[in-house]
Amino acid sequence: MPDHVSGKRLQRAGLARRTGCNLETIRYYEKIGMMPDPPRTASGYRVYDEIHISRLRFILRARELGFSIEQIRGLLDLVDGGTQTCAEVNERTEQHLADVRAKIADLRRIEKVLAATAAQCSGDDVPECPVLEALASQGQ
Amino acid sequence: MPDHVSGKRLQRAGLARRTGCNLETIRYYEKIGMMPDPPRTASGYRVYDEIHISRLRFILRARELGFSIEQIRGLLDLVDGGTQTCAEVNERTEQHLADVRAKIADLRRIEKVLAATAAQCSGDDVPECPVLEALASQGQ
DNA sequence: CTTGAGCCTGTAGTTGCTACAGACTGTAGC
DNA sequence: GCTACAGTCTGTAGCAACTACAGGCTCAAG
Repeated sequence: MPDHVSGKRLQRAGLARRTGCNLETIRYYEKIGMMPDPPRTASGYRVYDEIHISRLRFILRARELGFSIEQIRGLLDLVDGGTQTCAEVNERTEQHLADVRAKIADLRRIEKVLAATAAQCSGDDVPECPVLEALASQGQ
Repeated sequence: MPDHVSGKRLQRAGLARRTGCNLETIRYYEKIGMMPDPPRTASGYRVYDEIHISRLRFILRARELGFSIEQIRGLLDLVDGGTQTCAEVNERTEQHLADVRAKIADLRRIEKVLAATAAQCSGDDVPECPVLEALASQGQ
């Protein structure tokens, strides 16, 4: 049953292909309540439509941006409640932005240490290596 | 049995305190073969010494720098084999450095999108929010 | 009517830990 | 010597966020 038949009615594989999502992940999102339980055919097959496509895209895009499942759940609550205000969303976004910046800072610190240590490395065939020594040292 | 008694012979909690490692993590590292099986007392208690302290510190420091367990296993193989050369270690470090830099780049991209979207947000009590719209859009 | 793709379910695996339950040991106070 | 309590032991289950089966059903094409 190809996608283009019967408009926008998709099965699981169709939804996966349309969104770039892994097949099993869709079922997982359903299980944890991120995706609504879709209607089923008489034989039990899931049937998806536009609503599911955009919902899943929302989730995937938010995951891409590093929001955790719980954070996305919060955003979806705002959406679903229909009571979201710009202010609420903004607060969550700013908080997440702060998290992301903290992660970047951590990685930068790591990068610096690695780069500095690697730079001391002669790259020769000698058996002593300052990288291992740096790792072995207490760093305190 | 406090740490300072009998020199450097520690039990699990002592090793944990000395290294800042979680108690259970030590057993975990033993289980997955990152830490050697320590000798035991007659009643089965683990006994650690200097070797275990420095080994664990090595592992913890490498983890702090974002090396995965498998990567650390590789570094430890080099150490244990006694055949490591600066060149080998350097190669692995450079590879890891590249991974770290890629992660930073990803996060920077995310940061940019989040910052740009948040900036469009009025922060007012209006019900439409460009952040949610940005998430809902295909982004393609 | 058979073949094969696609769907269904439940469950187990992944990574790197962390936490618990229930039993045992070791030590200090009385 | 006895009791209390801290520390240790083991195995197992839980966390996030998926991913990958196994074994069975359904559906459409040839």
